[in-house]
Amino acid sequence: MAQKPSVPKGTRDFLPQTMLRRNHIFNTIKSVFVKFGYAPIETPAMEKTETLLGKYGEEGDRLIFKIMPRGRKQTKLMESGDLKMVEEALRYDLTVPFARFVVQHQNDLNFPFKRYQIQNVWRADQPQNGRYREFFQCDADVVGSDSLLFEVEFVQIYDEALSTLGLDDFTIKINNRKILSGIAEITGISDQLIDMTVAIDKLDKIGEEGVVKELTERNIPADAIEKIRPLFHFGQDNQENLNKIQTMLEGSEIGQKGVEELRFILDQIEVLGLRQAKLELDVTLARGLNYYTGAIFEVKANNLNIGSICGGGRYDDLTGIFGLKGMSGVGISFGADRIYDVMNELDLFPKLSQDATQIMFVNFGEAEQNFCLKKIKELRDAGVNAEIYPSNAKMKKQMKYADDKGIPMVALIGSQEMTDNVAKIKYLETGEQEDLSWDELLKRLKG
RNA sequence: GUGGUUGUAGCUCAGUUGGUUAGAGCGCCUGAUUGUGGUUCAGGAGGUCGUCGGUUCGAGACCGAUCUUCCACCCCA
Repeated sequence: MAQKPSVPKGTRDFLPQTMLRRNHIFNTIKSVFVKFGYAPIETPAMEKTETLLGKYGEEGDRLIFKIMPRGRKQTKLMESGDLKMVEEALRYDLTVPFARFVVQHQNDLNFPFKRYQIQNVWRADQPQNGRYREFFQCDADVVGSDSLLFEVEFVQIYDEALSTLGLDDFTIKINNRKILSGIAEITGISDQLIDMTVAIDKLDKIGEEGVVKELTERNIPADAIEKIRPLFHFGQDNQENLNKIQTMLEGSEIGQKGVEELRFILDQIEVLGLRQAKLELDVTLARGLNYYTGAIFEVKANNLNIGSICGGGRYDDLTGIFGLKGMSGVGISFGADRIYDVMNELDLFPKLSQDATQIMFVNFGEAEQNFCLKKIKELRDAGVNAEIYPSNAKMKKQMKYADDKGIPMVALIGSQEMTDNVAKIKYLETGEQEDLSWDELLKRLKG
């Protein structure tokens, strides 16, 4: 017990039962991505440090897993403590590696380029519930188009993927970075945009007075805070809120642009409709990543104490950092691990056994075994998942193995059945048994 | 990175102010049932109490360190 091995903190092993469910999530999200025209790519687990550093803000840099160099470089690093000696790091998300990918392969890509990517990422964070140091992201991004149709498309993708998974109470929050810039502009604190957004983003958590306090602590002038204050009293009606913010942002060109963009997205979605998602304009939604420039998305499962399950937004300058200007991009990310936790909590997983064994043959001894192996080969050639119990153990033990593994059908082929050339089939769920011809059995398994 | 919290059988947890051989339920194994699982009954196995060190005649319990879990901050999927 004490000597038991374990995995590093914030990482996990996944047992078959869990993998079945995880793959269900991945497959569902993937099929929605494909439906909307996204193509798969993968990038390496590690990137050059210079590719990642400086893209996620100061806090982000701290959370990037750096890879210890080898040999002489390692010695030098230990002696000098100079982090510049670290040449490689594990990817922190899929967006920045994608930006690098686009710049690197720009001549091979057909723009607008729509890609999806489902891979794990690592963060040197303090683990908590729903927060891991290794987790999967399912990203879809499009680069090379500033069309707002993609923002609309991503709202639809969120809705379709999460609805298909069985979630029925979740909110897609949407805002626009330009609105935040506009607010900062008309309140005269453009140079404190980040301080302002970080503070007002916490409205849900710490309430109006908490935000005011934090704004004050961040040296936002009192008159500016008073101008911001009406934002804290927005209601439920998206159109009404949009009108309010439009009035408030009169005189700010960038702010009006943000309103215009949001209005387009909201109007389109209004026409197209959503399955289960609620779309909510939240002018206090900020998100930490400093590369967003337009729309910002965040998805929350309602009534659950777990962080956001999806994020996303538009970034005009991301590839610019790697030397390719004028490439607007917009993308979203599904947090598969948190979606798993949410579905687990709400008991939303369907019975998942279609990937598993469909039929198990009981082993009655050598002669029967040899006969069954031939039959199993035929079934497998026809695409049926089949297996045989590996030894002539007691029936009870063999049946229990099938039962525990959730195998729906058991074939009992003894000398009598071999003589009669029939398959005696037991259905474990009902306990019923019947004799089938081998052709009938195959039909049943394929149907 | 800061502050707090948790760790006893495969799992969920009891374990009184430190005192002999550390318990329960579920699960697991065996048998009743040598061609029938999920029900029932009977029996059985399994723990150096996260790890290392300290205090004590004596530590699962107290102290320290460390790892882990969860929580708040920070940040985020």
